[in-house]
Amino acid sequence: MTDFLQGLNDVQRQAVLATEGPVMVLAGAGSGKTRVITYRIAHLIRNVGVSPQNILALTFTNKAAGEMRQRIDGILERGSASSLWIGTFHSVFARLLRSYIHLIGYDRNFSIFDADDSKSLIKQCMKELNLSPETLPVNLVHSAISKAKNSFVLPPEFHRKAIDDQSQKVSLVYERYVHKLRENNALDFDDLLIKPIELFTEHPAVLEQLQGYFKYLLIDEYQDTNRVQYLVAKMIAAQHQNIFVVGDDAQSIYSWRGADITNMLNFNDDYGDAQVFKLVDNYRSTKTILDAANSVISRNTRQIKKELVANSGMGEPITLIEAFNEKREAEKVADHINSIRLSKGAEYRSFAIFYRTNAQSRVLEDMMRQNRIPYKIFGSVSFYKRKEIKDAVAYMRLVLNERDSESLLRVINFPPRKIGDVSINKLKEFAEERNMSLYEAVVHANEGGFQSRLVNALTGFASLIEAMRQQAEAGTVYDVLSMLYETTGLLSLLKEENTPESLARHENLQELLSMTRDFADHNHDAATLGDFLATISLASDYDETQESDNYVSLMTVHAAKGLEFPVVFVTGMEERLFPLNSYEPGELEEERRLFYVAITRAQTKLFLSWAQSRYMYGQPQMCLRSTFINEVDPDLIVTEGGRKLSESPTKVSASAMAGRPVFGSSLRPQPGRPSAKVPTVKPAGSARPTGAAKSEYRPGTRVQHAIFGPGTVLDVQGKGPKQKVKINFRNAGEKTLMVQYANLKVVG
DNA sequence: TGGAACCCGATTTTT
DNA sequence: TCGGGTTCCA
Ligand SMILES: Nc1ncnc2c1ncn2[C@@H]1O[C@H](COP(=O)(O)OP(=O)(O)OP(=O)(O)O)[C@@H](O)[C@H]1O
Repeated sequence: MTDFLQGLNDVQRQAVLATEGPVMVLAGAGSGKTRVITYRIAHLIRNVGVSPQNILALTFTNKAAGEMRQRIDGILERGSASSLWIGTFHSVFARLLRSYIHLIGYDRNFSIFDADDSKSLIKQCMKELNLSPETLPVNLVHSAISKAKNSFVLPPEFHRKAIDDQSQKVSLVYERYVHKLRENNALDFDDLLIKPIELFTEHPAVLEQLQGYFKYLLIDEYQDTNRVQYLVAKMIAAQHQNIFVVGDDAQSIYSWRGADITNMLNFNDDYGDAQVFKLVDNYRSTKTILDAANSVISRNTRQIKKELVANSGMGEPITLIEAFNEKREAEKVADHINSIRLSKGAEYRSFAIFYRTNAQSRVLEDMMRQNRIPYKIFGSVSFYKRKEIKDAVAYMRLVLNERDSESLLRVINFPPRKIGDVSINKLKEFAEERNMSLYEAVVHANEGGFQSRLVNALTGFASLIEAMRQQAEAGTVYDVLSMLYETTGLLSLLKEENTPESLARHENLQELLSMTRDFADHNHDAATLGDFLATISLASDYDETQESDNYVSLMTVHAAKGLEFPVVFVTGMEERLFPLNSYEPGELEEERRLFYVAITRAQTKLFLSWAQSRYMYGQPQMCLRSTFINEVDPDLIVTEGGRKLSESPTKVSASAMAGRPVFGSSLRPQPGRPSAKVPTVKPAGSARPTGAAKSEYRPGTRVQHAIFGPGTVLDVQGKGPKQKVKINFRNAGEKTLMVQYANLKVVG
């Protein structure tokens, strides 16, 4: 047996060596599950003699896939992992579908619609069905449809099960949406998983072929697979049963996306005589961190009890940071980073800052910049979601897939070609009449009886697309994009505008261009336009890591899953933020699992921080410390002063506060239930007061604010629910607040 | 047609 | 507070 297996403990090694038949590794955080998968693949190749292309490994993110490939390369010779199939469910099946999708009536150059594209298509469907987004929010429809798809509930079944009025409406949209996707020759994210099932069902020969090809199937983070993923995996493994899954039910944090722990719980029933291995040694964190994690997760009722034992000593205590507001919180985080760097010589890359919602990143980001701490935000506004990038990509999508009307509509008047709504509607009518796609209608514009001005604009557009198409056939992706930039003058337009925003866009477009270069360099055999588009459709900001760069990582807790950092800050530990407003006990348990994930990312030092007040929707809100902090053994926590929490004067916990009046604060404005202290707000509308408002505020009025303290009104703007007051606070300076939310108390 | 002025709702979390 | 969407006007 080869020596790399030395890097495993006994149970891990057994799991690696059990190469045949169904195997599940069920174990807590940091117990080396991912290592087992990695080594098992290396073992299959090196010792069992399996050819890399016969192994399919599915991960949760592209980043995890990249890292796994790298590590396997590290164990074996360089390049031996290159023909392995490693990727997310989505990227692997997108690639496979390109070879087979013609069998189920799509063109191989199908477009992949991201969430924004899907929503815009849904909006269109709703418009056609006369459903107003006010009564039925697009986001809700989108998530309902996506949830259905992820549970493999297709429109007919959805329709049958739709009882209440709302789901019946959703059902109508769903049906039309699916239809339109097909018209666009497009798949949305969920289709990338559903279409393989359709394909396998309708063409069993294809399934058989793939079953013979993917002789070994391995799945990481199995606890977060959804029903469709489960079904696809089952189909592929049906013959040989060589399915190997690893996961931790305590880290299931994607149930809102259809992830279903029962996939894990039923593994034994689904695959007869499956072997199950449990790893108990944690190699990542200090005992302190692990004890904290264990005490938190033990509060969940729905869980498989698992042992998890530290392999190192207690280490440093957990530090609780309490701050006046979120700015101060961020400042303190920055201070701690600098002081640890100086005292311990830690690199920036050793630090990670986590938060529950993306909105929290802004303040942290500002503070990092102010303190000249290099940082990188993962997620937030993805590069690929930027308008200019989406526009450029839409052009390329249309070039590849002329039925992609979604993309056509996006760029037909960008840059402006004087083709406005009116013209577009005419074009749509014409297309409908002739039963053509929008692009075909554009090509045949001269037969549409349009004004010659419009015909010219449309033909000009068509010839650009046609020229790009020829370029795509003859040249590289780089050539196609260059042609777009040159013909439309996109870059020079932005340069001329010469605002900071336009220059940033200019830079982004340049960046996209250099990405096409890199892409050609890295994928010699598969560098067509289609390959490029498929890759970037499924890529996200979360994927990039450059080991060489040295920066502090900022990300949501969700994005942190699977990662580890020596020093971790979990910020925003406040009631209603983390845990985020949860109404059902099940949701609270998922929040708790999320907290468990956050804690267990830390190797040597953990900070938990919270702020007494925080701006939300531009208004300061009082915050209470998260109950989650009370779920950690107070002996493990010290305050910034170094005092043990268990010995500190008892903090009033959020639960003890519940029901008790807190001065001047409802945590957030409660719609339709104004707190008694809020100055009564007159309903907007016909009875709007005119003339000098009978406001309780006048310049000079002395007021008290829950957070900013005492102050004097300087100015009153507007009236009614939108009334704002400018106040000079004794300690906090000048602020303009909305009366409705400010919870001001008039004093004196 | 396109820009500017306004209004309103949003914050979960991501492939 | 911010950004998307709508409305209104040149
Ligand atoms: N047998 C071992 N000996 C030494 N270190 C190990 C061993 N197994 C794993 N590790 C180390 O422990 C850390 C956690 O391993 P890994 O990421 O594989 O755990 P995991 O179970 O996938 O964690 P999580 O579920 O939290 O993502 C890694 O730094 C890894 O290198």
